[in-house]
Amino acid sequence: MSKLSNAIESFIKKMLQNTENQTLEIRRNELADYFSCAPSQINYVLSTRFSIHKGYYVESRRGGGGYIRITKISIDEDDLLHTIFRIIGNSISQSKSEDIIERLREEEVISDREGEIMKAAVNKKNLNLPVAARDKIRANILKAMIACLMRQKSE
Amino acid sequence: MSKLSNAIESFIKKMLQNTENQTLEIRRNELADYFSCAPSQINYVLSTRFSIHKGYYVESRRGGGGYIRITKISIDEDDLLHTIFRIIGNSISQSKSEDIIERLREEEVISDREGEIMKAAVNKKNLNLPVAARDKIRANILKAMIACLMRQKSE
DNA sequence: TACTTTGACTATCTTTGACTTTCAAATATT
DNA sequence: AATATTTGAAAGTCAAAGATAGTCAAAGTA
Repeated sequence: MSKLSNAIESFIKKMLQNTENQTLEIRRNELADYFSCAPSQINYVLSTRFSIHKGYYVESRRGGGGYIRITKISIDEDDLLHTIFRIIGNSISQSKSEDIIERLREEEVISDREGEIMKAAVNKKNLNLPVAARDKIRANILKAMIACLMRQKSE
Repeated sequence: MSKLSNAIESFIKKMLQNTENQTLEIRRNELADYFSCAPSQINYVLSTRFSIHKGYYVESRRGGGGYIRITKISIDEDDLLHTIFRIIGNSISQSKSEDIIERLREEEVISDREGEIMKAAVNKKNLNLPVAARDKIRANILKAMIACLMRQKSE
């Protein structure tokens, strides 16, 4: 029975529901202790159940006072951002990126200035790499920025 | 329980806010006594929380009557952007990038949302590369975004 | 086969303490 | 009186130990 991961998943989701701002902080080792499992089990659950695609944003910090912070992003399936996120996939050219950013601007999801910042970030001049690698990294950056917009929206 | 560094950080920042000219002098040993910690803890806090990236300038003097003087740097936006540009150089870590972005936000050069977008762009999760290459590309991205802010301003 | 669990190893952040350097005031020397 | 030396009071440095979290691959399970 692979109940462990499921149990941890529900536990975290329940905790999340009891928060005001959709944000929860945990101590990895505490949680692992609570479930009597390896600490890395927590990472497994986070990466399989709380990924950005599933609508969660995870930050963390190591060392004394370290933590893992989980934020729920409200995603609605026919949301423009969500669609765009899918369209990007795992590789994208500069010009397509710019088209997407332009579109976001037209739809007034982002301001002019935000658009300029985002375009600057995906410019190929920054990414001094073979084209294939460059397009992958660009996709990551663009998706990260858009995920961030989704997060902002739900706050 | 790594509240110590955070506590010392807030304490100093609160003290700074109560000064007229953004400058504060402390006695290292006194402060260490106050927090019941090793004096070198103060140095740790200074170097991690009051770095040049975060917009602070720290001077000190040893010997009898020694002191540590902490100054919050305040310069006009144009200089700030140029200075930051220089500080970035051609390679920078994620955490230093975040410090810089945080500072831009504090100085109200960028909005909260713009800050989040910029942080998303420099996150290491996007840059699946060896550290050295990653830090170079991050520097490019960050500088490109900042250059974009300068352009915006002059328009 | 695909998903889950574990554990060894790594990376990062914090705290502490032993040792070093610098400075100003007091004291000694010329 | 002027200069040199000593002393004690700061602050600085650095490496080790402690506290977390991350990664990855091997082993287990459905």
